[in-house]
Amino acid sequence: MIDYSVLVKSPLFHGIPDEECRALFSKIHYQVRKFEKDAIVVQGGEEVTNLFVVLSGSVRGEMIDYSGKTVKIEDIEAPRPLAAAFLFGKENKFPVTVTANKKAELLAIPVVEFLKLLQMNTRLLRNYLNSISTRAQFLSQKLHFLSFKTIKEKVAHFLLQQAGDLYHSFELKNTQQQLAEMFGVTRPSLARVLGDMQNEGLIKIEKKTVTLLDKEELNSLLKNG
Amino acid sequence: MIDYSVLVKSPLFHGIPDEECRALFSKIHYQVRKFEKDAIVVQGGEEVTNLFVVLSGSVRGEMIDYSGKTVKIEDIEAPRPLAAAFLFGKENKFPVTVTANKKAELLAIPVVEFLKLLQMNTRLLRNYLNSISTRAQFLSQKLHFLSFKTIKEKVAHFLLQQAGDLYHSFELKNTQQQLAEMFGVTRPSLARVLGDMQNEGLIKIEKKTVTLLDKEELNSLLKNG
DNA sequence: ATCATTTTGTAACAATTGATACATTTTGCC
DNA sequence: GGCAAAATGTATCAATTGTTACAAAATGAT
Repeated sequence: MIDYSVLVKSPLFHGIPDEECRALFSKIHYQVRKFEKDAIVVQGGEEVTNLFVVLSGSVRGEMIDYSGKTVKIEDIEAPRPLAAAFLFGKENKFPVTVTANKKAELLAIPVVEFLKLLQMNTRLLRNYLNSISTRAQFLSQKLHFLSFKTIKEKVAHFLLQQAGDLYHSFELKNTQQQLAEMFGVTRPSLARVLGDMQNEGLIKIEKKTVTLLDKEELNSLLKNG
Repeated sequence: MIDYSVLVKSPLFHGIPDEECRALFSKIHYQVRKFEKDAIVVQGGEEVTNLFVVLSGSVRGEMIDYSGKTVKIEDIEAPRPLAAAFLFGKENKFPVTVTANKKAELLAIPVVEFLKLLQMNTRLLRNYLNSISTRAQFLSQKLHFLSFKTIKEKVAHFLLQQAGDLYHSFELKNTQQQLAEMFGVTRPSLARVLGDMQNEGLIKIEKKTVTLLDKEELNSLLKNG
């Protein structure tokens, strides 16, 4: 039995009334699978044939490295979906092995049935499309950012983005330490680059206020990479 | 008028018979917009309210930088869709300004109408989901790869992936120059790292055959990053 | 205001990678 | 086999970044 009041809190079924959910699920095949603590939910590398949603308890994804040892873990609590981004596409295999942290219930909807759901309910379709699109956009932005090789390029891009087209100064909302982590560099290295850019007359930093003195030049740092 | 024989060659409508396409489009609102050479199809930053498919001619996407100059361009020929990945999600704005290279015809389907299409035709839904999922997976893999900072880590990851879980040796299908470009490093730097790894007894390279001598150690290079 | 804590600026040195150059090996073709 | 072109191994030096350390400045709580 599905507790629909839990389900609608998941990003997928958000905004769909309990009753509507009930009606939807009455029209498709699905399973509610129960797992004991430490039971394996899915093996990494297995083909993704079902959409899983954690209904109760929690599960963890474990990366298995090439030599067979488990490494990183990520916890997934109810009512989050599992590997929703890997339901479709070319490589629709689970990237990780998923294990139950404690007693857990998972909703398993076969891909074909999920497709039916998507075609029956516009809100669900929108939710799903939004979630994987947002993910793709996030990845795309991150990738674009990582394409800048030097710290100077990363900083220039960040500053221009923060300022936007209209403004020339703005308030920093993060410490250098946090920025350095975002950029994947060390804090002294970031400070050095910021210092250099000040000496070169590109920017001015007073407390938390950054002023871009030469947007033109900052831009050319990006293009000539 | 839409030439359906062109349309079904696009990844989105692939596998849907002409007749079925015709029937689908008879049920929704859409426009076929004509553009003269150098006419602006969409402004960068504009909200994406339509799915565009190039029916004839070709268009180009132009990045506009922070100071207002155009930079990179990418050509899109018929029958490719335009910014299909930005139809949904949080930031559904065109990342680029799109201009017609020559006389061009574009099919414009409002988002709401496209949703109807997706709900009417399972094949189309599958096509669309597959295309954005594949894209997301591609980005995800690329991102994971870029998360390795040193050349050594990148090489270790590449070698372990190529060999797979079972094998310990394989044939290189690329030249060092090509690999170096994949990794975003210079060729001598890559050669140096490969040489070091041989000296350390991690791998052995004979002509195009690579043998992994110490998978365990190669793995630990990745985890201790 | 004062003091402890956090944040920032900066320096010296090590490690990594890029740039360039050249010798050597391999490959493909005759 | 012989030869030209491509690919590879290697060396040197410059540029960038990481590492570590420490002092100065800013922040926040009392």
